[in-house]
Amino acid sequence: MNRSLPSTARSLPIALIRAREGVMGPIREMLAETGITEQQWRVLRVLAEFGRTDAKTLADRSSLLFPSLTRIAATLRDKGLVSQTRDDTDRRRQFIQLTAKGQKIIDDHAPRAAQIVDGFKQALGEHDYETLLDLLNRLDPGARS
Amino acid sequence: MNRSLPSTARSLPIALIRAREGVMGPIREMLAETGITEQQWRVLRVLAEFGRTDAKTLADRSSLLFPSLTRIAATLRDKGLVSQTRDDTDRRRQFIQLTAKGQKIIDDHAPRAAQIVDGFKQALGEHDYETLLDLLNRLDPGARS
DNA sequence: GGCTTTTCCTTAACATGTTAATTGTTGCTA
DNA sequence: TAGCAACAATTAACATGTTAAGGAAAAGCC
Repeated sequence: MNRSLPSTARSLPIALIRAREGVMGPIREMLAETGITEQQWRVLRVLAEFGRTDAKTLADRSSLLFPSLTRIAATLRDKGLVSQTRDDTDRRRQFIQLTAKGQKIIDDHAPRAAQIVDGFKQALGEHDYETLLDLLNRLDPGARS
Repeated sequence: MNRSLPSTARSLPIALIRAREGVMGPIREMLAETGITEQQWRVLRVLAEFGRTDAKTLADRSSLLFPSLTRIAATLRDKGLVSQTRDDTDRRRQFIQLTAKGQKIIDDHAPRAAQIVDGFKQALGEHDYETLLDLLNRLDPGARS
């Protein structure tokens, strides 16, 4: 036994993991039939929201580490869901954008994804839901608001 | 652009990921010098809290999938931090417990881990911190309280 | 007992997380 | 302008997440 750490039931890191699992479960279930993963979906979503984006910014907005994005972009390209183009001004940089096929994946599944998230909003109640998002943002080092 | 999904900035799954990253960053940093990972630490912590535990319960309490636990247990055994014993009554089952060396890892680092988590509690304030934990628990499908 | 079903655990296969090393390109600067 | 620091991206290596399949032991049933 050890008294200097909180019980795992009240451990913030573990609570975050379990909450994430609770939320992602249904979404993963929905995505299973499309053959794309949760992270690939996240990349497609960001591209749908912001349009053509350079890789560095895309990784940041998708909350993915760069090496992960490299692999995911390659996978999505092989599936024909995104296209990659070099920046002619700065040939180190790369732009990534949705293809029509990628856009279709978004169009076909965005409603159900929104519905699932909405279910959580209603389960918590509008007020608590917003409170939760605010509290989570205060733990995000990247969100220095 | 797509209007049927919330902006990623207000997306619950992404907010959970970023918050987790914010909290785990400092903890990972602390663990780096010990050569054990965040998940291995979680297993050691659960063993320190509950003592000798069978593998299934351990996976559950550590919020790890069983295949992950199998690998992690093997790694920890190779490092000499835990020991594994078969249940003679039911030879399918396996018990796992801390070794003295494993206990020492906990003793040496628990104070600083507690200190890091305490930093977050103070950053949010006691009240908001407890509110956050409660809200997170309500998203956890395993916590049907 | 012989049979199936269930349970606990392991293994496999692929995708991602994480850190570090490497490559190619641009910019700076002495 | 040659040399070097800084940057974007890739690759590598190892650990974990995730799903599915496999193996061994126990439990249930006829």
